[in-house]
Amino acid sequence: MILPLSFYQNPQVTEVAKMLLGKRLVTVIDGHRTAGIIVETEAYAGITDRACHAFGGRRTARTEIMYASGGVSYVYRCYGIHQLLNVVTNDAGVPDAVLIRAIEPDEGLTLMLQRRGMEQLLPMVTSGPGMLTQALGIGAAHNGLSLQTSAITIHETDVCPSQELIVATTRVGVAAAGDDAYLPYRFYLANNKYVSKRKGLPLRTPNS
DNA sequence: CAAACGATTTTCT
DNA sequence: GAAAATCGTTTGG
Repeated sequence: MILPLSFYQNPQVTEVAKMLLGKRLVTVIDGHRTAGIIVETEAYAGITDRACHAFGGRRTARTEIMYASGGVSYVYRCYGIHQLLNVVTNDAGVPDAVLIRAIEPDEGLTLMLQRRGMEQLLPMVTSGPGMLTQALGIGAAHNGLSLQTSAITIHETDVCPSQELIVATTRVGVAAAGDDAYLPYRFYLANNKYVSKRKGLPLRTPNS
């Protein structure tokens, strides 16, 4: 069952980021279906979050889609090479989004390996935000699409990961965001092989 | 119009 | 572990 709009329109972007763990991300491209279970996400909290593209209310051609009502995709190119997939959340006018950082593949393995140029199944097939979009065939053409009716859809699953299994830590590659780089806005499933290896800044403890 | 810069991955040492 | 690859977006002149 496809997740309803109400799932995405939650005003708490960190809650959506956590709830996306364990959900099923599916793409159907040129009639070919590939899918995986989301195991790692990061929340980007709108205009008050220095690490967010829409920080300070910035509105450009690229970030415009972040201001849409929750439930659409935000795909952008990073480092000139990689496509990164985000899920836009919250109400129209509030530019919150969740970056999908890793999935555990569960359908269309052969095609995913082929797209990645790999011979055998290793976690490297989808254990990073740029890797999973390549494996799923997601590109610039998939920006701003509905996550309920387009080539990209996200589905409910039978299992809901227990809270104890969810690890919260700092986001990757956002050191320039000052204090906001220390926010525990990265979430992943403990002990999952497909979680990306990179690390953010050290997590600040209450007394540090 | 020119220049710097990434929410990364891969390759090489 | 370090550095290169690579280009659209953003920002400044």
